[in-house]
Amino acid sequence: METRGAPARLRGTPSWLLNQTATVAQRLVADGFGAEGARRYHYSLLATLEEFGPTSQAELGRRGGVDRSDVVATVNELSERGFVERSPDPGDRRRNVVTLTEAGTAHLRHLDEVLARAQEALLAALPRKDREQLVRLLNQVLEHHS
Amino acid sequence: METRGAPARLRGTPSWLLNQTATVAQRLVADGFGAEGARRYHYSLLATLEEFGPTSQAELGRRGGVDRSDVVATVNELSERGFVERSPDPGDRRRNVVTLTEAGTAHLRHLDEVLARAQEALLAALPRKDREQLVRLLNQVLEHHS
DNA sequence: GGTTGATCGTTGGCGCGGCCAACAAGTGGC
DNA sequence: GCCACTTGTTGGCCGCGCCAACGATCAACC
Repeated sequence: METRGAPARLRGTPSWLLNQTATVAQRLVADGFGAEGARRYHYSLLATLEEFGPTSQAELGRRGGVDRSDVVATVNELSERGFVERSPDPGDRRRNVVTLTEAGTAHLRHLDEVLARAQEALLAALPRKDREQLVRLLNQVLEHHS
Repeated sequence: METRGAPARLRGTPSWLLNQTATVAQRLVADGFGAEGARRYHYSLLATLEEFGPTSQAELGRRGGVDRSDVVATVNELSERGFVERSPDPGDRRRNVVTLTEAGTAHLRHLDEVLARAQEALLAALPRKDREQLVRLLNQVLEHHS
């Protein structure tokens, strides 16, 4: 990037700072995930599946903050690689139940490690106390907008 | 968005939190700017121009963190609306010198207000002290990656 | 029991943002 | 004069966050 001298007006603007740091974070994570042939949506769905068990696609989207239409594409990709199984819900024929396979669980474990390393790299400059502060503040802002 | 119950794994991950809050911020800013027919790149360039005076496109891109090719498009849009003037640099015939017009300055002032309101809305949940903390932490992370 | 309104999966599309490759024109150092 | 580099421009790619529309299905109500 080599931002030679960013305008002071931007450096002091919270939304700008958020976008910049989020971009850095995204690049770190995307690089790690990319090496495993994954994207952020993949992780989001897999993690949601492990935490809540078999879930319909709509519900899956609501919890990871992913649009219904994007869930379709992501489930396609994940099921093609055997990380996930899509089967019709016998109790509600509109729905598909998405289930995490063993391979998917293993893949998720792998992505967890990759993600952890990315966090480490991202926050390397901050002592533990400051990291917790940052997480706290972000959660607070986020909670207020929902 | 209505994120019913986001997975704990995500809610504790700094990069995820950053992306979510940045998304909220982006939406707030984009809504405000959109009402003025502007995008973030517009503000970035205008602000840079006011702070550093007439600048070549390449330099302009380096300071706002905008790609050369995107600078071209943005300068096109800004010059069509009379906010900016693009003229060849007599001292270096490869370069264009981009200059902020009076209309551009006025537009920038306007966008400044819009942006300020967006920051206010974004951080409404945080007391002043926490806002400063947040800005400090983000700057620290950002500085480490450059 | 049939009608109505909502939900679900799917397809297709849009715009922004961050990139990258290639090219012609021009510059500066050696 | 040659070479490496910079600059502006064009064109393209992908991820992400959206939105509209459609057929199928479900649930509630009368």
